[in-house]
Amino acid sequence: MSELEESIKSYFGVPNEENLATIMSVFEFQKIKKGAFLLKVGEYCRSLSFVQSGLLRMYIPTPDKDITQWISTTGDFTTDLSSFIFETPSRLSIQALTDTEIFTLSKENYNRIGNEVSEWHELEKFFIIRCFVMLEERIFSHLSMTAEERYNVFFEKHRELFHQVPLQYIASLLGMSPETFSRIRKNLEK
Amino acid sequence: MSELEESIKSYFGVPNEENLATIMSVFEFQKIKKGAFLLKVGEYCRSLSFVQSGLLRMYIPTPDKDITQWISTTGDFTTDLSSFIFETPSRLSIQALTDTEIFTLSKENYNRIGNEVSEWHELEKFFIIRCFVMLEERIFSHLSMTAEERYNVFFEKHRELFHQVPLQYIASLLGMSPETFSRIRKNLEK
DNA sequence: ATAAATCCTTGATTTTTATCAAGAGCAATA
DNA sequence: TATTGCTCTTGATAAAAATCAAGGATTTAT
Repeated sequence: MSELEESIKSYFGVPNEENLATIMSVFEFQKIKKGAFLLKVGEYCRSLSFVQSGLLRMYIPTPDKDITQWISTTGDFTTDLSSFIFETPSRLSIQALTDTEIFTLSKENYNRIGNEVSEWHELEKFFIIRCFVMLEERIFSHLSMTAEERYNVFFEKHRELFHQVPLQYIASLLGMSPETFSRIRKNLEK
Repeated sequence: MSELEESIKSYFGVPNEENLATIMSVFEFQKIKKGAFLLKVGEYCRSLSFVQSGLLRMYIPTPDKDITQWISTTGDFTTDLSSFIFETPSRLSIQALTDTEIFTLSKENYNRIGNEVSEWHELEKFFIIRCFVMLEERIFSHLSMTAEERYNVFFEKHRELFHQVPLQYIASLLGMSPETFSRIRKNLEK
């Protein structure tokens, strides 16, 4: 079974075989070169992508610096949800940190799934609720933890990332400067 | 038309009259005294509530202090979504800051709506996506703004709250100490 | 009405984190 | 191979925010 199929089942629950086949059939395979953009700020995000392999960084450019919102890795879905669903200009860019393989679902095909697969909205709802809960936890980490504590929590969950992406991006998504990040690492290695 | 009915329409879109009637009929009116709990940490959250009037504070108790996650006011829905949906112990408490009137939807009735109202899951999905996007913005505020900037953004959106709830709770939900909050206010009044 | 709580403010101090600046290590490139 | 970018580290300093402590104001309870 493909990685994508596995992930659909594990994220969305197991629809019946026929529906799963329908869902699978509308994803399109695509390769993105390192440094290329899947989405740029201001564009309309017309697709939702599943990462088959590689790494994608979502970030929001601001006047003084880029804010890394998240880094998507193998097995993740990525999109600007707001732009994709409500068809508004995207507030973020998505760029490949390495050569990346994705399965892409266009807005048209996404809508088709909604019409053709009766459980879809419900499955999707559960999926989004899980994402929502993760964001709640992330906010909690900013309300109650120091930079070092956020570092530790993130490190426990995402060790792999630490030797795959520039650490400055992880610092940014944790809400601290690269220098602070570096010093925390130095401290912990003792 | 009732406040609840208005809000259902504006948050969830307009289902047909019959469905709207079905939805409305399963909410139960309830009064909560100031200081009383709608939900306590560790309990299973069995309901989703609409605030008809009054104020509810959601917070997470930690060893050294309570972290206010959000304050719900007239027209808001409130619940521990994770606990309600996945039937896990709640990680937060919900307490009334004033005498409060709510319309409550039990998990059973919530499920009934899902079965009886065909568009329900889709409407709900849109609703949750909007909540998700709000959390994304809140995270962004912690990644890129100072305490004072977060204060200003929040103040613009939620002026009413500033003369209705203890300011320390607002400080907490913005991720700063009450003293910092107080000093920011002093600074701004000049 | 008085006492007790709660809440906000303010000052002094400490801690945390950001900023600035420089340099080292490494990889890509010409 | 030399050069150019990156990336990370480190130190020095500055700024932001937390903590500690006290006092005043207001609300709530007795």
